[in-house]
Amino acid sequence: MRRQRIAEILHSGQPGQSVTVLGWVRTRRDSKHGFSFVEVNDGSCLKNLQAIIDAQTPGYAERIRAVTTGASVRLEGELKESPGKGQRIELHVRAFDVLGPADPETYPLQKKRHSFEFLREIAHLRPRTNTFGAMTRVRNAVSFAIHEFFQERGFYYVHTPIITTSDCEGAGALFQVTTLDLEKLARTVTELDYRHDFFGKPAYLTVSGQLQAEIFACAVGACYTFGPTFRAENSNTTRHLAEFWMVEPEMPFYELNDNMDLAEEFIKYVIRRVQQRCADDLEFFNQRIDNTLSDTLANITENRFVRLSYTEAVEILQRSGRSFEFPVQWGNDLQSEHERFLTEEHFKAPVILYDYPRTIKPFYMRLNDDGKTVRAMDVLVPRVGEVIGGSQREERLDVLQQRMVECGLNVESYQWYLALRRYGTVPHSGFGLGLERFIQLITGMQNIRDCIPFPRTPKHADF
RNA sequence: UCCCCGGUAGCUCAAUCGGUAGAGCGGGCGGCUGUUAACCGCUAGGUUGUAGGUUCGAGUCCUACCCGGGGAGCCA
Repeated sequence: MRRQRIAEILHSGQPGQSVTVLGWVRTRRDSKHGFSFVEVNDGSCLKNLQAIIDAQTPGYAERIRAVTTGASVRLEGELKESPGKGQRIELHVRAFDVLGPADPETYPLQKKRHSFEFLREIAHLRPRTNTFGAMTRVRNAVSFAIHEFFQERGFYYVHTPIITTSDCEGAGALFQVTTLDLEKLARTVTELDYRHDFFGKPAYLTVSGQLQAEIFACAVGACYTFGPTFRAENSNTTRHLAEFWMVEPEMPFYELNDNMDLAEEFIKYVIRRVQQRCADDLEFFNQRIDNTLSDTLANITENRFVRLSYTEAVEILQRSGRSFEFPVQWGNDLQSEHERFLTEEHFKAPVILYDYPRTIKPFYMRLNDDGKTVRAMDVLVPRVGEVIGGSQREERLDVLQQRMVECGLNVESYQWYLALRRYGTVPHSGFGLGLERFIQLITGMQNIRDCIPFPRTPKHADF
């Protein structure tokens, strides 16, 4: 008999149908002389399938005691309408096996709620919980929708390198990659000779695929990257990971407004897709994690994002009458409290800020005619903060070179990047979306470490 | 990295003024029931994060360290 997944059974299974189910036991309730209720989950959906194992079922006496929370089982039987509340149909078992028992004395997961802190310590078992099952499905749906969005629009999925030798854009601290025997060298030399390292010079894990994506955008058209990114910052917050996934579209012939349009459309598209495909999971997050979630998401998909310049934002903040811990002053980067005020109190909506002071943004952003601001844009959302950062890129060779010098970069090592402006330069734009922050937004989860299967943060790289 | 809070049973937590360790859940055993956070009874389970110190006496006070969480900075 073919195995059927529980999502399919609960959705379209009919009384009288024979099915085989393979999965993990969530709970068992016994009737001593009658039968046992066993709830099984196979990860295909949030809901469990309720199975009834009668005491007359072959092997019941010997094996039912091994049907405990966490055990893996094979259940064969017939679907019947359920007389009880809480489920449309249930499985009446004809035959069952315990594939792998789970000692209830030591199995860490209980039927009750666990703290997320505890679950992080058992990252190998937390996917078996409701929350992380839902997380896994939502993350999958988000990833798939991201590809759909760009593929439908003719963007190419480009694979940019994970290992890089360019200490690019000063976007955070880098993880170094080496095959040198550091322990041995520490005992024998005082200076490293990178000619003996694998790449013949220092190499690092990428902090962004943007510069390489620009190469392809200026060749084959709009493209996007979607891969892991690494930052060696010693950040200990609910919004930072040392290893995270980033989506970076890059579009030729796009100016900043086109870029903002795309970013807004993109966020709305992905959320709608997840709403369609993971309705149960989102409902779970709304009920158990953050009961403002449904409203937040509806607010995002149904309204236009507020757009205002950095300068206008500064004026609003200064006129707000609020006393912030950090004073608002033109030329300084906005603090978390300022962003939160704008998104959570003043507008109560996502906000796209653009035209930031040149001094607080990287070299590659296009300089405005005022000479003071650059064509940057950040998409800020309630609670999570910056979920997208992007810009129109500086396509003028001379201006770009000057900006690089200004930012203290070694112009020589960026010759390939400058060459894109030297030969057939075009206006172009792009942005980066932090996948886990986006998932935080969509699920309402408080901590980004619970939005990725195996979080990497300072002092944490287990599993 | 800085600031704040915390670390007591497998999990979540309580323990008054410094006076000799408790509950719920989970586990085991028994009972009961078309149950569904099941219910009822019994029961086992602890070097109170680590190392020092103060004290007749420390879970409680002091010092250092380790670990966890939240906030800030950096950023996506």
